[in-house]
Amino acid sequence: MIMLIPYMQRASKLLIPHKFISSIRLYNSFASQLSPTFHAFSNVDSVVSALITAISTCSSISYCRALHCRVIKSVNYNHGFIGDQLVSSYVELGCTKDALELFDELPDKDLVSWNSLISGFSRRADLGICLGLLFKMRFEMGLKPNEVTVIPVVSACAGVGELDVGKCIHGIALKSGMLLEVKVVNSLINLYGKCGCLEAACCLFEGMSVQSLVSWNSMVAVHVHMGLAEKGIGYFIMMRRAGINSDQATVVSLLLACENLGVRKLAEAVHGYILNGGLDGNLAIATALLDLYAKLGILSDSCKVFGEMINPDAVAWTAMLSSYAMHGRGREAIEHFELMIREGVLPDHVTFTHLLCACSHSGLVEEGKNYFKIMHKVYGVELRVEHYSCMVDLLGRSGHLNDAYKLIKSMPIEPNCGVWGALIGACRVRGNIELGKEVAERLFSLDPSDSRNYITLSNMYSAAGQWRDASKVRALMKQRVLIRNPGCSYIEHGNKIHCFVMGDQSHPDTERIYNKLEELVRKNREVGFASKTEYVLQDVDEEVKEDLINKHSEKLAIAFGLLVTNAGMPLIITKNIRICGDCHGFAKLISLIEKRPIIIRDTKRFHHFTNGLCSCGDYW
DNA sequence: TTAGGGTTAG
Repeated sequence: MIMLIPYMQRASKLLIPHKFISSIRLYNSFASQLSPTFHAFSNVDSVVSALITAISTCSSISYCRALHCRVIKSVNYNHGFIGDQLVSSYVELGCTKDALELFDELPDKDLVSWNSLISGFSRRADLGICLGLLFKMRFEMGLKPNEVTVIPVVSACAGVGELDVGKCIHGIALKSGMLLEVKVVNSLINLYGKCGCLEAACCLFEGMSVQSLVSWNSMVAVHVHMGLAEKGIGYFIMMRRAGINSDQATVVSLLLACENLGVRKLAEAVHGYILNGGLDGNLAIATALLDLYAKLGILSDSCKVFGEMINPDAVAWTAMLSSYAMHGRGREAIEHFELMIREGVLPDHVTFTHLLCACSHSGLVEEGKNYFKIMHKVYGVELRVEHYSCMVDLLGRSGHLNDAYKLIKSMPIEPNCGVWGALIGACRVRGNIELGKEVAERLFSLDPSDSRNYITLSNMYSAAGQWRDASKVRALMKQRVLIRNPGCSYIEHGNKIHCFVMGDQSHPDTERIYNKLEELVRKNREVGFASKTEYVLQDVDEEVKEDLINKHSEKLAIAFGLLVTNAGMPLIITKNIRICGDCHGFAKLISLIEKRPIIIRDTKRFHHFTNGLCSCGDYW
C-alpha cells in the first residue's frame, strides 16, 4: 500500500493551478458528503463520476494522492473503473512507481486495465515498460492483445525510433488480422515514416481500402518531419483533390512545412488560410504559427500571435519563451517565465531547457545558475541531460571552463554528445586547445561519424596557427570518409530563395553583386573597419586571407539583398552554420552605414543588426 | 491512430 496520508496533509498547502479549480469544486461538492456515513449517500454513481472527472483532470501529484485517499475511504477500486483512472493519472503525472504499485493491487484486472496502463506509458514514450507489460499480459495473464493494445505500443516505437521492435508488432498485428483496422495502419504509417522508411509508409498508405483523414495527415506529417516539405505539401494537395477536408493537425503540419522551407510568402499564405477557416483560435495552430514567425525572424509577429491567445498553455508559453531565447532577448525571456509562473501555468522540462538557453545566449550566468538550482526543488522538474548541456554551455562560454568540466564530472546521468559538444564549443570560443583536444577524443569515440567534432578541433588548431595539427585532423576526416558541407547563406526575394556559398559566381546578377560588395567593403574601410583575418582558417598570405574573407557567403547575401530591396527594408538572411566574427562586425557597420536592419539566422538563433549594434551584444 | 514548445559543436 502506498503511504497516502502525509501527501493528503501536504496537498492542502500546495498551490493548485486555476484551470483545475472547476473540477476540484465539482469534486468538493460531492466530497463534502463523503464521510463515514457515506453508505447513506443515495447516488454513489454520481460520486464515482465526480471522482473520475477530478482524477482525470488533476495535474498535481499531491492532489492526485489526496483523491486516491478519498477513493480508498469511500468506494471500491473496481467501481466505474476508478482504479484504472487513478493508474492512468499517476502515469500521466510521471509517478510511474506509484502507478505500477497500484496496478498490482487492483483486483480483477481486465484487458481494458492493461490497455490503459500500456497507453499511459506509451504517452511517456517509455517503450521498455510498454513491452514488459505487453509480455506479462500475454504470457503471464494469458490475455490476448487487441488493436487498442497494439496502437500505443507502435506509437511508443515511433516515438523512440525503435523500428525493429515496431516491425515485430507489425507482424503480430498482421497475423491477428488487425491490419483491417484503419487506426492500426495509421499508427504503422507513422512508425515507418518517423523511422525514415518512407517507402514502407507509402506502401501501407496506398494499400488501404479507405484512407481516413488521419491517414492523410500522417502522410503529410511524416514527409514534413523527414525534411521533405514539398512532398508533404503535395500530399496535402492530393488530399484536398480527394475531397478530404483538413483539420488542425493538417494545418500544424503545413506550418511546419513552411518552417522547413523557410519561405515567408508561403507562411503568410497559410496564415491567410487559417484566418479564412476561423482556425486562429486553435491553440496548437496558434502555437505553431508563433513558433514559425520566430523562426522566420519576425519576432514581433510571434508576440502578436501570443498576445491574441486565450488561456495559453505551457506549450504556448514555452514557444514564446524559446522565441525570446532564439532572438537573444534573455531579459525578456526571464520576465516572460516569471509571468508564466504568476499566471499559474506549470513549467516543464522543455520550458527550463529554453530558459537556461536564454540565460546562456545573453551571458546571464548568475540567473542561469539559480534557475538550474531551483528547477527541481521548487518546480519539481527533473534534471535531464539537455539541461546539463545548457549549463555547460552557459558556464563554458562565459569563461568558466573548469566549472563546466566539474559539472560534467558530477553528473548523476551519463553525459552524451550534446554535453561534450557544448564543452568543445566553449573550448573553441575560449581558445583552450588542451581541454578541447581531450573533449574531441571523447566525442570521436562516442560518435566517430559526426564531422562537426573534427571540424571544430581542426578549426581550433588553425585559429592558433597550428596548421600541421589542423591538417592531421582533416586527414583523419578524409580517412573516415567524412565530408564537410560548405557554409552557405540564403535570402528570400521574388518568390525565390537565393543561395550563396563563399566566392560564389553562379548567380545571374554576379557582376552587380560583386560591385556592390566592393563598394560596401570600401565604405567599411573608410570608417576604420579592418578585416579580422584570424577568422580565415587557411594557411595563406594575409592578402589572400583578406580576399577570401570578403567573399564570405553572408557578405554576398547582404550585397544582393541591398541591391534588390527598397531602402529601409530589413534584410533577413539564413546561414547553415554560425556567422563568422568578421562578417558579424561587417554586418554591424553596414546596418549603420546603409541604415538597414539586418537579421541573420544561423542554425538555431538570430542576430539582429541595427544602427551598428547587434542584439547579441557581441556575446555568442 | 495524426498535429503545437527541444538545448549544445562547423
